[in-house]
Amino acid sequence: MSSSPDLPHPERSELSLTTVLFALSDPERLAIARQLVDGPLDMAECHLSNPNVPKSTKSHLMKVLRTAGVVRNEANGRARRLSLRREDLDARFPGLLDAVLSAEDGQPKP
Amino acid sequence: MSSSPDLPHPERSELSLTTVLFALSDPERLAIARQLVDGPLDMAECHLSNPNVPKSTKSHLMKVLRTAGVVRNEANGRARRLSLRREDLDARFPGLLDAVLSAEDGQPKP
DNA sequence: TTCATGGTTCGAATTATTTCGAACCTTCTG
DNA sequence: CAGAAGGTTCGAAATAATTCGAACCATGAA
Repeated sequence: MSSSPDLPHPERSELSLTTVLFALSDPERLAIARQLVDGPLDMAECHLSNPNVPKSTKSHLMKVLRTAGVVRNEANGRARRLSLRREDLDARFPGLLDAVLSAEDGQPKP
Repeated sequence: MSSSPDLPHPERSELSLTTVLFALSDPERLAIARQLVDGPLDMAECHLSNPNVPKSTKSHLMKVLRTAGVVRNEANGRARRLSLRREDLDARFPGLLDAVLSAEDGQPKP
């Protein structure tokens, strides 16, 4: 039986624009979202720009994305399957995700 | 002669996506940006949801928007003329501003 | 069944952001 | 010129976000 922690996700109707923008306003989190555009990834396949950051920090970054509704995080064996909530985001904020993911970053935040 | 403080603005090429997203991730700042969508406004015409916030706080909100490159702030007599940097933002991050400004907010951040 | 893997969560410490009053600076008006 | 209007800036205080280690928890393999 599969019963790794079942993490809370906001429903589509609960998504908040400013919260989503905030989640994507961090370079590391934005980079994570971008790694998911081509399909779900297990957390271990999702790489941070700095490979030395501890797993608790990585987990926290994921939490911000998840609680904002940008990403879904479901148990997958002993791993975690991450996926972009594209349908929900597109429905709620049309064009936003495409604009963000296709934009060139420019100078990242210091 | 006109010489109110000439505030620094980032150039188009210096705009950073994450910085712009951060600037717009606050409900008050987002609301300001939205008031500018139909054209420039003097700062005094730009209203905050809470009318009791001191002018130094309002000034700070404007600074975040300005230094992110979302808004231009130029002297206009003894007032300040605020305008959306739509051309620059559209050039740099196509579709982003439209998506953000036309989106429905949903639950604002607590 | 025991152990390693791949995670989450908690709490404390650090760091970043926000808020506000006070001081200041121009410009406009009388 | 004096004063008010409309703002910016500077600190300091309060609040929020990030970072990280330690403890923990399931799952899959041996």
